[in-house]
Amino acid sequence: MTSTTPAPPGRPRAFDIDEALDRAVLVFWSKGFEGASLDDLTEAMGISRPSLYRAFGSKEDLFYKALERYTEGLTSYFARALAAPTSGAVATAVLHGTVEAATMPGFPTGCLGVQGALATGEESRPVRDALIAWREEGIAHLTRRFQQGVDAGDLPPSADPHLLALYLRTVANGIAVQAASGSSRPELLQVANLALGSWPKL
Amino acid sequence: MTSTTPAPPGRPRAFDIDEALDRAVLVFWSKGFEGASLDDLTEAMGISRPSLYRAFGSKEDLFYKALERYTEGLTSYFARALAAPTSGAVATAVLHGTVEAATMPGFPTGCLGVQGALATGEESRPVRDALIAWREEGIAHLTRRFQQGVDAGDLPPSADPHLLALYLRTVANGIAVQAASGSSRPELLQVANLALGSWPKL
DNA sequence: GCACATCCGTACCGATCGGTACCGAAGGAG
DNA sequence: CTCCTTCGGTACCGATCGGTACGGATGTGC
Repeated sequence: MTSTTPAPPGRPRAFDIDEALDRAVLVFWSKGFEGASLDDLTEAMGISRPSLYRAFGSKEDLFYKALERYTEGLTSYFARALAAPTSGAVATAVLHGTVEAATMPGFPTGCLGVQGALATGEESRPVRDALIAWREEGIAHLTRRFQQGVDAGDLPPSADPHLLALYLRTVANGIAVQAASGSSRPELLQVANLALGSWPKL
Repeated sequence: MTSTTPAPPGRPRAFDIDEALDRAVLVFWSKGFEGASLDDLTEAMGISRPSLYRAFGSKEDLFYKALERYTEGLTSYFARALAAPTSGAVATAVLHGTVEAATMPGFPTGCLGVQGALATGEESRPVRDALIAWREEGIAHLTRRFQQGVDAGDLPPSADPHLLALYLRTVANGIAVQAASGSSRPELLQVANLALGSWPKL
C-alpha cells in the first residue's frame, strides 16, 4: 500500500497514463505536431480517441504534456550538465548530451524541441511559440550559468555569457537537425568537439 | 521581341509563373510543407486551384520547384561562397551568408531547406527526404571545396574536409533554427564569428 | 472563318482532419 | 442494494484537406 491518493471516485483508468504519454512523445518527436494525426497518436498509445481527450484535454495539451515529459526524461542531461563544475565542463556536457540524446538507438533522431514544430500553419502557431520559449529557456539557464562562470573566474572577464549560451544552443540546434538528417553519433561527436574548440580559454 | 519560344498554342497563361513561384516560396518558407494549405498557396499566388495544378502538377511538385527557385535565388550566396579564394574565406562567406539569408528583412526568418519539412507525417516523407538530400548536397559541395583547400595548402594536411563541411552545415542549420526563433542578425553574426574561431589554422 | 489546344474559374469529389454525443461498464459511498 | 462519478469505446459531427470534372474563354495555325 502506497501513500498515493486514496482512490478517486468513478471507474478507474484502464491504462498507464505515463506510459501512454511516453508513446505520444515518440509520435510527436518523429512526425512533428502537425504531422502527427490523432489516429497516429491513439494507435501508438493504445487507447481510444475519447480516452485521449479525457486524459489529456486536446491534441495541443497532449503535446505540451509530452514536451514536459520529454524535458524531464530524455533531456534531463541538460539539467545535470548545468551542474558541472566549470563553464567549460558545462559546455562540453551540453553538446555531448545533445549528440547522445539526438542519436539514441531505439528513439527518433533529432530533438522534439526543434522538430516538433519549427514552421507551422496559423492554427499551430501556439505550439511553435511554445517550442521557441522552450529553447529560449535553455538559453536563459545557460546564460545564468556562464555569468556565474565569469563571476567565479572560470571564464575570462571579457566573456559574454549570453553570446556563449546562444552559441551553444545554436550548435545544439544544428546537431539536432543533422541527427534528424541521418548523421551518425560519431560524426556528430566530432562536430561537437570541433565546436568546443572556440570555447574561451582562461 | 525576345528570342523565347515563338508562342505555344492555346490560351496564354494569365499570370507570371515565376512570380507565382516566388509567392509559393514565401508560404512554404514560413509555414512549412505540411503547414501550407492549398488555400494559403492559391491566395498568396493570386491564382485559382486548377491553375496551380496545371502549372505545377501538385502541391509536392510545387514545393520542389519552389525549393529549386529558392536555391537559385535567395540562397545563391552559397554558390558564390564556394568560389572564395581560400577555404577560410569560404567558411566565413557561408556562415555570414547564412545569417543574412536567414534574417532578411521582408522575408520569413530561417531557412526553407531546414524548416520546410524537418519532421513530417508518413505521406510527406518524400518532401522531408528531398530536403535531407538538399542539405546533404551542400555538405558534398563543401567537402569537395575543402579537399581542394587541403590539396592547395590553405588547410593543414591533417584537416578532415568532410568533418569541416559537416561542421559548417551544422552551424548553419543551428543559425537557421535560431533565426526562426527570433534571434537578431547582429546576435547571429556574433555566433557565426565565434563558430569560425574553431577553423583550423595553418 | 474553323478547328484545336490551353487556360480560366466555379463547383464539386472522397478522404481525413480534430473533436464529441452517447451509452454501457466499473468502481466507491451511503 | 442504489446513487454517483468517471472510464470505456462506437459512431458520429462539421470543417478542412488535397485534388479534379467541366464548361466557357482566349489564344495560334489553317
